[in-house]
Formats: sequence, structure tokens, C-alpha cells
Amino acid sequence: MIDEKIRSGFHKALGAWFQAAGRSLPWRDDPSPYRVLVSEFMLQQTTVAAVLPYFARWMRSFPDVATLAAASEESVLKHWEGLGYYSRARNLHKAAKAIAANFQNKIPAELSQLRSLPGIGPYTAAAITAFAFDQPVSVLDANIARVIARLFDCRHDITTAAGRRFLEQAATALLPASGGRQHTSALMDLGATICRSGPPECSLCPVQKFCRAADPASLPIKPAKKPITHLVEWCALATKRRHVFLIPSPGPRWKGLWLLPPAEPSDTEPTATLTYAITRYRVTLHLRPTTPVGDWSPFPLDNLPPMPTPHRNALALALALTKPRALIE
DNA sequence: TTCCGGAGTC
DNA sequence: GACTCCGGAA
Repeated sequence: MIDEKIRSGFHKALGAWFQAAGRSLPWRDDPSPYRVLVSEFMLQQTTVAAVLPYFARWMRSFPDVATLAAASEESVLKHWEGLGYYSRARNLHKAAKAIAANFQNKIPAELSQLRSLPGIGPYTAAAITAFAFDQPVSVLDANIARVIARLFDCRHDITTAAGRRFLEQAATALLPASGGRQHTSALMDLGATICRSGPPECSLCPVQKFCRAADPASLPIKPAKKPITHLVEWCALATKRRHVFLIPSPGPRWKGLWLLPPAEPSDTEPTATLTYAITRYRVTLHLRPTTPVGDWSPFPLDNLPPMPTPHRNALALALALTKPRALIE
């Protein structure tokens, strides 16, 4: 796909740029397998800036595989609260248990063994192999996919099988013989900073002379987005003696978290209303005061269990709008 | 308000 | 291969 002289020139230019401009990150400065594992789970669908404080707190509470494996799911989810996609936390917890039980608390280095762990798909397995074990493997996250699509002027939709094959081949052709950690980090940082989504900063690009893109801002090609659906939800606000009544999530969404109970729509004015966006939905959430039902569980307002952000925010808003006396009665 | 991002399920 | 899941940054 590319000439070896070109590849080594690319590698040299990219490496020099990374030495000078690469980001310092906690899981990069100390890339122990466990730290890399945790960071990769947190970074799925989530930006570096959002992950940083969660990563630091996680490492203080769960410094190694054995500690995480022994922790309760409630404690694990409480540490994940606000980060979203809570199945990642449950899977990371399960993976730690499996690593404790089957791999003597050592993160396996084999791609196939990594893939056998819950929550580790093709991307995360490759990323751990590159970052924790410094292997030269192709790691196609959104940033690197964009960089590769532009470098090779990929005209396929990158979500199709043909597009993925194209990127996989091109990324593999760029791999060095060793040093997967720096190569992958450099491509990611290039994608995050210079070769960013939207119009890239080509004038600052260390590998511009290797780039075949005629119109880089138009790449990568992706399918059109689905239209947004508007929904209206009503939830119950039941408080008593500085406690609020919650229910465990009844379905796969927000599994393991506690929610405000559902309520019938009301003609009267809601106590509090907020809107939030989730995937392709825009939800208007109304709260109304309600008397607790038998199987709802009370929780102290100053010691709440893990809750999804919209419900936590709705509760906080309603409490701010409610007279203190009303909570006690 | 819009944009962005991987694994699992079916 | 379509569809689900969450929150933060720009």
C-alpha cells in the first residue's frame, strides 16, 4: 500500500512532532496495564477532559485489579456516576473479577484473552495491546480513523464493511516494527488537535506532505444522522423526613442505578421541569409531588445512591424550588 | 444547540 | 448491519 521509505519518513516526522507536542496524560505517563485498562473503559464514547477527574478518583479508591474485583457493584457505580454508559462500569467490574479469577490479577497481553473479557471489543483489546504492552497493532478510534481516512483520501463511508477494511489496511501499512505505544499516541493526538473533526489545521500538520486528501474537511464520510424524537416524561417526587423515594432501574437502560419513580401525566403545574438529550431523543422531564407507594425505597438526601444525571439534576432542581418544611412533613 | 464517541444485542 | 446507550465540550 505504501513504500517503505515513505512509511519510515512518515514515522520519523510523526514521532518528532509527538515528542515536542504530545499530550501528557495520567495513563500515558504511567501506562501500567491496569491504568490503561481503566482509562480505555472510561474513554469509550467519552472525551479525555471528562475522564480525567473520574480516573484520578477511581485510582485512589480502586488502585489495582484485586481491589476493584473485591468492591461492591454499588460502590463501583457510585464512582462512575455522571460519566454515562453505565454498562461500561459494570463490565469493567466483571472484567476485574475475571482477571482476578483466571489470570492471577494480571491483565493478559494476548489479544484473544483480552477479547474474552466483558466490555472489551476489537477496539479496546487493540488499544490495551498498544498502550500497555507497546505492541505495534492498528488501533482505530474515531481520531485515528479520521487521520487515516484523510491521509489515504478514503472515499468509502467509514462505518461500512468496505470502509473499515480500507482503514484497517491503511493503518496496518503505517505501523512501525516496534513501538506501538508512541505510534498510536501520536496518531491520536494528531487527530485530537491538528487533524480534528471539522476543518483541520493542515498548515500545522507534521505529516502534511504525506497526506492525499483533496478536501480533508469533507472526510471521513459517515452516514446521515437520524432525526431527533421529542418525548415527555413524568416522574414522582416523594419526600419524607429528608429522604427521597427511588426505584431500581427496571430495564437495561441505567441498570444498577436508582431512578425517580414514574408518574401519571398531570394537568396541574409540575413542581420542576427540565430537558435533557439522550442519544436521538430530547426529553422534557416533569416532576410532581406524590405520596410514596409500598415498594419505593427511601434514601437520605445527603447520601444518595448512584443516579443518572438527568434524574439527579431534576431532584436537585425540585429540592431547590421546594420549601424546606415540605421535605420534613 | 450541535457535535462527538465503542460494545453488545438481535 | 441497525439500534441502543449518556454526558460534556464547543
